[in-house]
Amino acid sequence: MFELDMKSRKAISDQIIENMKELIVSGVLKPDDRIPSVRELAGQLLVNPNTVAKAYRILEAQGYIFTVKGRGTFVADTQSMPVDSRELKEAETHIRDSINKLYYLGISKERAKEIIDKIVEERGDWK
Amino acid sequence: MFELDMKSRKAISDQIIENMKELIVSGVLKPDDRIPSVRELAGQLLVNPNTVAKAYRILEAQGYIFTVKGRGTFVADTQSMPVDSRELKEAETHIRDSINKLYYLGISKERAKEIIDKIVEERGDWK
DNA sequence: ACAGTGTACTATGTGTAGTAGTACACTTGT
DNA sequence: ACAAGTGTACTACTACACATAGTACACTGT
Repeated sequence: MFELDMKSRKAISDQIIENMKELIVSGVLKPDDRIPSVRELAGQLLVNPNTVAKAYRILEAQGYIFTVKGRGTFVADTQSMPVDSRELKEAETHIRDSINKLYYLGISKERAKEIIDKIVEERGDWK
Repeated sequence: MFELDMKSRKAISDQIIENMKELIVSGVLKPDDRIPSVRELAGQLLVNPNTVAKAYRILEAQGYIFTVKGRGTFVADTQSMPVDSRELKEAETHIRDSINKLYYLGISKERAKEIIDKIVEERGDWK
């Protein structure tokens, strides 16, 4: 399904969340598709089932998946999902911090815009 | 000099580092200006001297300040400082993560560009 | 000599992430 | 009815980073 970077400083649960969001939003996983069970994905990734369960819990709270007791976990319909203003605000704060880092490095505004635009365009499938 | 947000999830040492970079890069603190001693700043911010010392240690490693034993810590000349490619790469990764978050929220590329541009332009003094 | 400086070290407490193990209610297929 | 698989909810333990507390040392300027 995907792989983890155990050398990363990022939390394993966060990596699972990001990879799942990628698959869901990009359309690899369609609405109502079933995703691996907590125990199954934990087995694939060689991590503890509790860690996967934590990731699923957060993904469900954010509306990306939904669970049916005893049956499994499924992909939600992200198309009809309104943009969560709280998450958007958090994302904007992250971007502001990132841009500040470029500023602190002494990079010019024009150069910074080039760098950012390059990264945006890396997503050929976007929009 | 500046204030800390004790309710923030950001580490105190990281907040000190960011605030110092802001003052140095924006030109409030000029090269060879002396910055408060470890004990003095710790007293102002009501944190432990070790925490300030850690922040200063990192700032020196990144080239923003330099220390003279027994005399104090001073602002380095960031103008003549070459852009550290390792730090630049880290910043780019950070930006990529942030932009992905916008993508996961289902925001269009055009909308994302507007949001980013607005944040960049918040820095009226840049370049 | 003295006060102030950065630096280094140990010890302690706290919070978070992750692992390990167990238990329970539910659904499906037999 | 039964077994297997599902999500969920606990507790306990380890590991790590952060911050605090206290002490000590070498250096500088007066």
